[in-house]
Amino acid sequence: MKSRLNPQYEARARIIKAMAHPSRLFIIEELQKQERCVGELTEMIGSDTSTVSKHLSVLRNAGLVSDEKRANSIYYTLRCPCVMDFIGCVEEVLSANAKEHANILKCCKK
Amino acid sequence: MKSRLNPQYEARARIIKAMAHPSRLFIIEELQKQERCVGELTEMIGSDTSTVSKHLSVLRNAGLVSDEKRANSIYYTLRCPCVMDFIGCVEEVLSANAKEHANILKCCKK
DNA sequence: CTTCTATTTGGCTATATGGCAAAATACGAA
DNA sequence: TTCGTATTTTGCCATATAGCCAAATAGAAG
Repeated sequence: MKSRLNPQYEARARIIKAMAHPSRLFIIEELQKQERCVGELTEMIGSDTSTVSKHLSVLRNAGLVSDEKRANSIYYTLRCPCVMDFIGCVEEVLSANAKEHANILKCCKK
Repeated sequence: MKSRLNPQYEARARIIKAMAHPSRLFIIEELQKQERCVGELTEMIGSDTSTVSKHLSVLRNAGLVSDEKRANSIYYTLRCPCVMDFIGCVEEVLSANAKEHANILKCCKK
């Protein structure tokens, strides 16, 4: 990490890094629809509760979600719904990749 | 990584992960303005050539940039400029965090 | 062919991350 | 207080990543 870049890039990278995991992307997408507690998310994702709890703390530390305790569960909410805008672009990259891959295959078949 | 999530989430996470590094964010931003070769980017970032080269290969493998050899340099281009849209939202998260942090400080001073 | 330049690759170390299981904590209810 | 449920924290291990240096490669230029 030795570079003379503006520290702003590190701040941005921290946020993006917090999103860079399949389960956390799922959580973000789910919380955009409605708030959820750890147990519900764990159930949907299908991995250990402690693992999901860690993912949530990563998202919380990045400021991407906020939590509120009600009854005996903690409900998580997406703080900046704009993060969902990412997905459209990511899908665009993925389909561009898929198209290119198809072209390479077609080319090699000849 | 043991979960029963749709593999689509992994594909998306791979793309986002490729962006989750300060130097790579800088490269993306710079390439959005104009194409650049490894030497130029290395100069701007201020780290080892091999390190920058590796960052570029991460971006290339993710399909975020493409490269073209001309003269005796390899020029990199941003493939999907929409990735720059991320930054606006990331900044929004950062300023929300800063605001919250300021509130906490104010609250504790009392 | 040889040299020079630009870039990539391999080897190495240090550090960070994900996942699971067990222990710890928080707190409402009995 | 004690019990039970929901969540977080901690310890451990395996794997992945960043960084630097040195060596390898690809071409252009001589």
